[in-house]
Amino acid sequence: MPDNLQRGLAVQMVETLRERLLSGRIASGTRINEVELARELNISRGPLREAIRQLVSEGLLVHRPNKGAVVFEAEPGEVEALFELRAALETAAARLAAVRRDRKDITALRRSCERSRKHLAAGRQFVHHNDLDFHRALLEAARSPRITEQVWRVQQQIIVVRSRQDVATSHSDASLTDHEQLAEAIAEGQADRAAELMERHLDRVRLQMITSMTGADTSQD
Amino acid sequence: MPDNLQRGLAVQMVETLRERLLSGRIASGTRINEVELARELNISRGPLREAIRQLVSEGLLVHRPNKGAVVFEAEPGEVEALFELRAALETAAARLAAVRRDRKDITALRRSCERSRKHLAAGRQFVHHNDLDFHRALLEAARSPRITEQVWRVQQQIIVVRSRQDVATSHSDASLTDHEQLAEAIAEGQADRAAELMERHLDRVRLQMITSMTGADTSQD
DNA sequence: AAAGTGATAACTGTTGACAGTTCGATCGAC
DNA sequence: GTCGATCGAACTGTCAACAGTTATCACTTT
Repeated sequence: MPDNLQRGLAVQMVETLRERLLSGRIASGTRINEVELARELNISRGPLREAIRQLVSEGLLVHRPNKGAVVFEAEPGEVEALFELRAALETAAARLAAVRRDRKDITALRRSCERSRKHLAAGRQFVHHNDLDFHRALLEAARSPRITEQVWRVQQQIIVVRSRQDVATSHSDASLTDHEQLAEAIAEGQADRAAELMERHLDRVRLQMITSMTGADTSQD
Repeated sequence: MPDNLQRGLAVQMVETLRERLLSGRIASGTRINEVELARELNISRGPLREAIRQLVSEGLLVHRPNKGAVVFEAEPGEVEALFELRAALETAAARLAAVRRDRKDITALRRSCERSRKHLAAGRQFVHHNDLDFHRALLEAARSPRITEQVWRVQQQIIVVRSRQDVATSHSDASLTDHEQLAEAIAEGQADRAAELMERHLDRVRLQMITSMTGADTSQD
């Protein structure tokens, strides 16, 4: 049964594991068993170990010598540090976006906000997916692949940690307002204002996440 | 010859290869031969492949499917993008440093500048090592391990690319002046000014590197 | 009964061999 | 002489077995 898509197995496994990590199917703090996982994926341990090594380097897993890899987990202090990094990257991205955006970027940003607004009006929650969409559009407008790549890495780590919590409480309407203001600031080319809005936005999201972690900790087994 | 230090071989090899990459002993653009390198290092290909996978993830190597890994190399446009990322990180670090620094950080920053000034006065070049020292002290003052880690990664990539060029032309006295101004701004707690100085400093270094790349390209053939 | 100790099992770390692919070289045809 | 095809060598991708280490559990001893 050669379902091999010309790509190497290790690369394939990176994507497979990444999906499982981000979807929460493999929860934060879980220990990775190489033989078991290799069996389940119908591959040998070689490529799997390479995939694990890459995900460790990306920060989604952490490596304990002679004890294997465990899924990244963070205490509130770590999350603070993570958001500090994310703020450094995304405020710069907001500045760049305000300078480099073209008409298509602006419409994309506004469209993202509209979609979220409709979701909200329809009584549905403002979900994580909406948030990611907006930030993706913003990074697209910033035209800085390197910054985009790093932001995506940090977001991945945050998603993995967040997967422990109740997704329903992870976002509020205020985030959407932040997005809308950001979109307008970028549309008008106000770089400094965009950066400031982004910083405040991330501050809000950070606080929300921290309180969610300390308040309703679902991490007991 | 039991050179085994309890650490895993893959981790050891990551450090060994990193040192060779940063020192320029393995030049930018070089293709990595797994069997040959494994032989030279007296290990098997397994751990070596894991080490390579990690260095690829760190950006020091790039992976070509079925063709192995080659040492990261960048054209001027790529370097621009790299400095964009570095600026995003280090301007934020400068801001944080201006806020969080204590007395020890300030003296460390000033000491670094003094050492460089003396090197310069002694007729010696302002070398890369001096530059790294200052930025390390600044990142230490910023107290943000995550940002520090990412800055270090970008710097590594830049160092690898820069290793092609003549090291003598890689820095000027202007950089030292920038450092001194930065140190004072941080000492006085002027976050915005520190960020602006850092941005201009990196702009200068970037330009210097770009011209050095386009002008005196040592990559014959 | 509790604590220490040793054996056993499970898992990570490592190795050497095998399969598939790509690049180069050599030989042949035009 | 040059272009093209086919053969071969070299290298990456993959796998299964081996070695070393850690953790667990039963057993002994006080």
